[in-house]
Amino acid sequence: MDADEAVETIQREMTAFARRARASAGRMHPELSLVSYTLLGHLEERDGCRATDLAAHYALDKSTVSRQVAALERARLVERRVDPDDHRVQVLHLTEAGRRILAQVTDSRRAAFRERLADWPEEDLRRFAGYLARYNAWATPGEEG
Amino acid sequence: MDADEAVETIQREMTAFARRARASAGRMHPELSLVSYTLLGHLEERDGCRATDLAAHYALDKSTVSRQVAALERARLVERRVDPDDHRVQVLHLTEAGRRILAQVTDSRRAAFRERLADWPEEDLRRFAGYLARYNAWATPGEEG
DNA sequence: TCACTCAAGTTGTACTATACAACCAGTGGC
DNA sequence: GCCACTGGTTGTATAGTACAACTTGAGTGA
Repeated sequence: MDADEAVETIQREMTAFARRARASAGRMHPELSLVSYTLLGHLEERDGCRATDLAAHYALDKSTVSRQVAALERARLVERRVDPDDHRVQVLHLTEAGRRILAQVTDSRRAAFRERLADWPEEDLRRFAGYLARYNAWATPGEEG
Repeated sequence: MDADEAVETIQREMTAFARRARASAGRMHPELSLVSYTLLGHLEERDGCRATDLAAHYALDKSTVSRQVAALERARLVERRVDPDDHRVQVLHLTEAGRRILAQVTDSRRAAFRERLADWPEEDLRRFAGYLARYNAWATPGEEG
């Protein structure tokens, strides 16, 4: 396999993966779509943020985020706190239930990945992880690939 | 980075990639969605096949494929030929226009990937390609990750 | 101060991708 | 010839998304 073939393969396999990931994530965790999971994860990581920040970070329309957040709030997984300094702003926070579900889905996803990667030598795992991180890091904030 | 951390990273990065891929593919090629692109590519590779084969191969419902194919036919990118040996079957083939569009999108995607991977050493490209193929190959037909 | 502009978010509308179920139409065994 | 099976279409419903119009609050300049 030369470099061009390798690029072809990377393109094809990344595409194949992307095509399937969303649906399979939904099947694995009916209670939390891939998007919801991502948003909840962001909230956990940042310990709360604004809807606008989510929209910017994930290149989603603010209306999309608004509806996602509304659904998450209905499900009692996030709560909104109006920013006292700027009444336009709602700072989003995970609820206890949100934190719990997030942890649970994360565990289950981790287990699935672990199973899938069970027979990989550690050296390969490390390299694969490094390649993926490097690949994804290419996108400059706000635009994606 | 130990093996567990590597699995974590793989999970996180694959998830991040999946979340973004569809939208960005759509932005790059408004004329051909990721699914349409994939189906057209399969048709080219196999030199024609049945809708049922596409559904099985990509873990899509037959109704989904049926509608996708209908759209591609309306756009004159594929044509159906009734199998003379089994009149239930329609063998799908790329049209000239389909072949042209597919080549064009493939080129443009390849260019994007190439740019993104431009400064990678060939050895890394080969390994990354191999890892991805191996990762995706894990899924047994019908179920995914 | 008041009007204007900008930012955050919501809502109306539309579209795509998808699944599931019900169906129709050939095929093939018996 | 009947029946089960297979390939495919259509009806219906849902999720996720974008864009445009709107509401409300904040800041700014004359």
